[in-house]
Amino acid sequence: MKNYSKQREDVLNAIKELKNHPTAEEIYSKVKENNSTASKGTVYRNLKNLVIDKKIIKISKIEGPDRYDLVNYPHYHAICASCGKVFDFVYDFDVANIRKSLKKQIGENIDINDFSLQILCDKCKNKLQKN
Amino acid sequence: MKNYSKQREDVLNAIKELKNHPTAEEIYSKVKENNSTASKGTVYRNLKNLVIDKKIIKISKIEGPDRYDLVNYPHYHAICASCGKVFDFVYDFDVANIRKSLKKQIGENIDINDFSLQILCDKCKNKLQKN
DNA sequence: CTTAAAATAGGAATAATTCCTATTTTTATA
DNA sequence: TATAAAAATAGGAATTATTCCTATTTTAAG
Repeated sequence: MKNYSKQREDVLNAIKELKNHPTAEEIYSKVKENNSTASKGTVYRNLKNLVIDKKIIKISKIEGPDRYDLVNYPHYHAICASCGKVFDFVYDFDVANIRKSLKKQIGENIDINDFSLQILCDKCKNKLQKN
Repeated sequence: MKNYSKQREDVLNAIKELKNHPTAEEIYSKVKENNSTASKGTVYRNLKNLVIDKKIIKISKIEGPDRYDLVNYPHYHAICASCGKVFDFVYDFDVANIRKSLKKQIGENIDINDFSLQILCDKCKNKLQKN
């Protein structure tokens, strides 16, 4: 996992071009549009490798397939639990201290890849309040 | 969404019984095992409703289908992106300030429901590095 | 009651993801 | 460099996960 293959670069570049949390399918389409030779299996394999490598994160929405986004600190995600809308935001979390606290509590030297705030956006909050 | 249907209760109970972040398929199996009438469509619909209702969270892993787990306040979750293991932890996030910052950035008075840290646990970190 | 709205069963249809094999590319090292 | 082993890929089939459809039932509202 030291040097990236041409295809892995193609996958990463496609995500950069697409900007808004694309699905694997959308990434595959963009990759083909860019005349990459990458097959579907290759796209999925490299998405997985890029997550492991902390270049991207995988975002689960309440509906539909999972999505991907670049890791771009300090840049976190607030995801609406209802509609799945993803809001990017920046905040100066004390990551080192949180990591230390986690180690104390769960006894592992875990890597923090992302903060995902689970939220309710205004639109959904209003809609749900009617129930 | 005030009162739960029998089937929605069945889905929630299945997750309680299964304990370890089951997939929708595993939940469906357990539900049938418990002689619920719930169909597959009903299970998926209610999983979605339970997430909206903050009774459960949806967990995305690097591989395999999404999983579900109970929400257990008042602590937060650190979720391994690879194996899906959920670590409970407590931390004194300045929720009011984060909320204020979010409002400034995205212009919405969002409710923060949960913090989910996306992590790689020690075990997975070691295993995945071999690839 | 009566009607409208919401939820469900059953399973087909669709979409997402993984897997397989032959081939190519990269890496290590002699 | 040559060469053997390891890793990555193409192409697409196979599998799995998820959504969707229609008729029916249940719940909520007036």
